[in-house]
Amino acid sequence: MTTSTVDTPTIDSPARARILDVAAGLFLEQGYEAASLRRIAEAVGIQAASIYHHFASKEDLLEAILLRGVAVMDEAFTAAEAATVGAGDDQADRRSRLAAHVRAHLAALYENGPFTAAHVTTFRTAPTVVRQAIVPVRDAYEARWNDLLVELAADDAPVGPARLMLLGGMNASVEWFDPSRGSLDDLAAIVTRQFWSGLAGPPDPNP
Amino acid sequence: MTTSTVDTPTIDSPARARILDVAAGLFLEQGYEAASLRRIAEAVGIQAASIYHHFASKEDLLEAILLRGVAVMDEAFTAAEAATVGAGDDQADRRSRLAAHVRAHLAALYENGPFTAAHVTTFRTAPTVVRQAIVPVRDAYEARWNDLLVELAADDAPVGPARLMLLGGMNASVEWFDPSRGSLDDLAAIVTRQFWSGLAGPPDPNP
DNA sequence: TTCCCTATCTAACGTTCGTTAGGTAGAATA
DNA sequence: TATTCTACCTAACGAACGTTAGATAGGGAA
Repeated sequence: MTTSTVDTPTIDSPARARILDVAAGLFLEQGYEAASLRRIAEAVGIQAASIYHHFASKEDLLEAILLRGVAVMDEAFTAAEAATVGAGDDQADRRSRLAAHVRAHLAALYENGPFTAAHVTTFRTAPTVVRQAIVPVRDAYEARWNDLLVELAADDAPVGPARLMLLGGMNASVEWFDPSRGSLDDLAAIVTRQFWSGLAGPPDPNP
Repeated sequence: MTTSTVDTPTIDSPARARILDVAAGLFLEQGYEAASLRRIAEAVGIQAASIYHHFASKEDLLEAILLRGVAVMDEAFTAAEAATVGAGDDQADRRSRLAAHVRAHLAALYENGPFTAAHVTTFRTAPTVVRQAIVPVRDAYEARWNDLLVELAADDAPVGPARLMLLGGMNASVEWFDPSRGSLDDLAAIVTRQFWSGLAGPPDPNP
């Protein structure tokens, strides 16, 4: 098992935390370039220049949000591991472990602020210097998923593509899933069924 | 069967076609806001103001690219339908039909210019007026997939979520798949296997 | 030849951007 | 009480943005 390498961040001042939260929401909604510091500041209720008391630059603000986003994912993964210790190795147990981690990743996307959702929508086009600072932390998270899927897969075929499809499919749900209208548990069940059994597979097992 | 509602666009002048191509590539690479008209013009080899001879505004340029992107997808879907007419209804035939359409969608993403890839990465944060103009055309494409999946699915469970996961997972591959280094056929085979049989499913059938 | 149309150019407009300098009110510290 | 620190403010800078106005060079039509 690969354990987390993401440090718990130092606690934020209330003002800094509020800027982070509002900025992550606007980055998610409009994108990094379109969400200007003046618009972020207006949504917080301060002046744009005041942001510089808490962050060195707009890129620094983005980096803090991306790091927080992957930290939220990583903590969710750890929680899912803790919830499935002692699970056996038969098909039903493997399926349950996948379900727990799918549910955890979706919870990171939709339940602990807009940080993870902002991360997955903003990372690809983030400024190079920011992206490079985030890559190692992202890779560590993906490695944990890889190790999990190696344990769960039926054969010993390479699990990398399956991981990319699974995480990509879940992350793409930010384009259409509205957590205020749909149930996260329902979404998690659908994703689990789709990735475990496929379109041709048997119907869901009984809960 | 739902047939295409996307008209073949009027042919472009060479200059206009070149602007479209370069702009789509930069929108894909950097995002709509970050790719300025001056940078697009420089890559084309003209002045920024000259773009206005071919497009009314930057938003108009984006709309043309998004429309072209969905037109490319739609034509690929039509081609996949034509290639699978007369397919039977047993499991192997259904799987083949899915494989053909998966391969077609991935080809749209990677083989006919950057329009489809720019579409799927830019649509969500596009200006509202542009997004609204594109939505009906997008919906028509998604409806064709929906009808296909209804025919292919084993049971009569709702296929909407499966469609969103499948298209979302394929589209998310633009984050990691490099068509100059990986084989499109290999990618299509992996996607098909993952979505048809799932992680727990049987190994690939022989070609 | 004259006219016009297409495709480009140069120059500039007003706006917004990220950012910096320097000031101020109030709380914490000495 | 005097000083320092925190968290904001106002004002402004230079750069970049999308966009417009108007000129020019060249090719086809009259």
